[in-house]
Amino acid sequence: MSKERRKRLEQALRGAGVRVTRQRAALLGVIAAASDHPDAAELHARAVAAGAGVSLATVYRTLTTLQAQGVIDKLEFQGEPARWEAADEAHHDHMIDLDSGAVIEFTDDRIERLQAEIAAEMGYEIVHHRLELYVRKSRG
Amino acid sequence: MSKERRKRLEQALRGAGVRVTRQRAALLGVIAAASDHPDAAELHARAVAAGAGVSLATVYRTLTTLQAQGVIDKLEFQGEPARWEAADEAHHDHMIDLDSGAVIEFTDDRIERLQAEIAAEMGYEIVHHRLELYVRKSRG
DNA sequence: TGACAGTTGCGAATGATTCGCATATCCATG
DNA sequence: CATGGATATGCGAATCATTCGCAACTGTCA
Repeated sequence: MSKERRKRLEQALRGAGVRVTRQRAALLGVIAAASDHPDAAELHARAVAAGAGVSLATVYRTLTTLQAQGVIDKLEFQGEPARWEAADEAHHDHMIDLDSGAVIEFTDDRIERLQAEIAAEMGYEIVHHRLELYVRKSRG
Repeated sequence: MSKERRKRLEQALRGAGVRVTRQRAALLGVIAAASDHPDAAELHARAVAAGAGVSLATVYRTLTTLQAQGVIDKLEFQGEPARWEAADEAHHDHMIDLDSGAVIEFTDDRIERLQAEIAAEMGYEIVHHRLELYVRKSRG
């Protein structure tokens, strides 16, 4: 994330009445830098490791706030603590490798279309959805 | 569920080394009778209302056991307590009406096929998956 | 029928997340 | 660039769903 982009983002938050505090800036940085999908405790650890004094409670509150602003997404996989990721321009779904725990992102327009179609057939419109594939490497 | 079917099911459980206790039989009954998707507390309440003495802890343990036997399925929707349903012959996905909280079941072979296809393309095979559509009635 | 591994009930423990409240801090405004 | 006052923060206590420890039972199968 460029400094330019960061500035614009922070300005947008301010515009929405959300203060950009030291703690929030630190978390934005940690999340932007993450290429994986960390949970609250992990984000807290990284922020602290980066020298930011932040409490776990504030991490939780900030995550909720940033999610409400559409800046990050919350991932709730089967029974484990919630994980977070920077909100991407494009929506994507997740594939979870059961052996390694790795989370792989993917998109498929055909599936997106089908979902909308199915909902429409039953008189509904989709507000949001969740598609998770729990997978294992194919025997080669 | 016929008495015949019930007997076969209980026999199968015994065969797997799972005792069919008073409490478990009661829960099987409650789950079979449910047309909705109750959580553990609700199942406990119904079992108690039906005259079965069961503790909540046992309800939890039994649900886990029955799930391991493939008799019931666990549903974990966004942030609410887990819900349960009798394992159906056929797999199905869920649509959650955000206004009423109603859970609607549906299946679509095209989606199932696409999922398998996508996973295969990336060198994986699906162990299980989860597709939830959070919806709202279309403006009519 | 008897033995005993599998179950139950209870209450205490857990783990993730949230809350209350007193204190500290952003930042639009002057 | 100082300041007010709404917003945030930190701390520990509180919640909520779920799990556990352990002593007392009870299906099952021989």
